[in-house]
Amino acid sequence: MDAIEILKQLKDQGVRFTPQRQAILEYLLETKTHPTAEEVYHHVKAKFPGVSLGTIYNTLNMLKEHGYILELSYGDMSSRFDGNAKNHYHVVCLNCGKVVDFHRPLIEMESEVAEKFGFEITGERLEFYGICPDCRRKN
Amino acid sequence: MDAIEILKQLKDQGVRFTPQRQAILEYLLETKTHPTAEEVYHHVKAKFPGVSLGTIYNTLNMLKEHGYILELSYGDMSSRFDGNAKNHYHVVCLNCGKVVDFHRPLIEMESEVAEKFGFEITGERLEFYGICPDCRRKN
DNA sequence: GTCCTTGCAAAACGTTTGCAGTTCA
DNA sequence: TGAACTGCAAACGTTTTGCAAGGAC
Repeated sequence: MDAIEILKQLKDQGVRFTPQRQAILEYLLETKTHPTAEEVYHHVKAKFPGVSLGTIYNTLNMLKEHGYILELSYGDMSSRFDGNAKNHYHVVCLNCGKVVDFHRPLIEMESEVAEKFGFEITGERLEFYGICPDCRRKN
Repeated sequence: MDAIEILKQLKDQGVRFTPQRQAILEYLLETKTHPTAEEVYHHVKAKFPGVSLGTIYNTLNMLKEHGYILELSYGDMSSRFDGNAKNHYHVVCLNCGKVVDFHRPLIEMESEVAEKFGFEITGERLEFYGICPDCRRKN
């Protein structure tokens, strides 16, 4: 699903289509990194020099609330955003902060959780924390 | 494992035993909620009226770095701390922020990840996000 | 024309830091 | 005794908010 298609879906829910939002979403979908709001800001600024950080946050929160992206927070550092919200998990290095994707058949636990707790599940997050090979070598 | 035992283990690593730390850790181990730093602060303050929020953070970070507690960050709201770092997962309400425990046999993916990526895995986090029954009722 | 969104700036918030005094070992 | 810790207050960086102007529909 591409950015324009997603924004069309959102239009039915009263969310307006703007070129800034298109640029933000396109970047999130195409990049394989897990950018911070600041990184998204700098990237979008190349196309829209007048864009503000407030708009980035506004859009990121809107997309998160509608389940199109995932926010990954780690307490001490700034949040990272993942445009590939489904079907993959993360391995996070506690030393250097690197986030590696981990592809694997989806665990079928979502429906179990939904049934057991009565939650309406919209997203999931599975992460393993540890020390990456590079950092292990250095210590 | 209780608070005193954990603090004894930490003493071997040069971490000093203080009554404030004991109170913080005891609260984290006994409570079934996932308190924020602020909540820990208010609880410990009942016993030690002079305690400061800085000490709470100091201790929480120390315990996290030694792997005794887990920090759960959610971007917009403050972090929550979990004294039961192993063998359970979370279901999080995106509307009210409630965190419910989800007990289930551990997924045997850790060794797979360790092997595939060369990571030394020290922790994990599995969460499902959605809207809890209470919030669904209200909307 | 209406209402949502933008850009800007200021404010708010959670968390960290620096320091002087205190406590643990 | 000396290093680690506490309490306090100020600083920090990320994120949110308020508001006037602009743009989508």
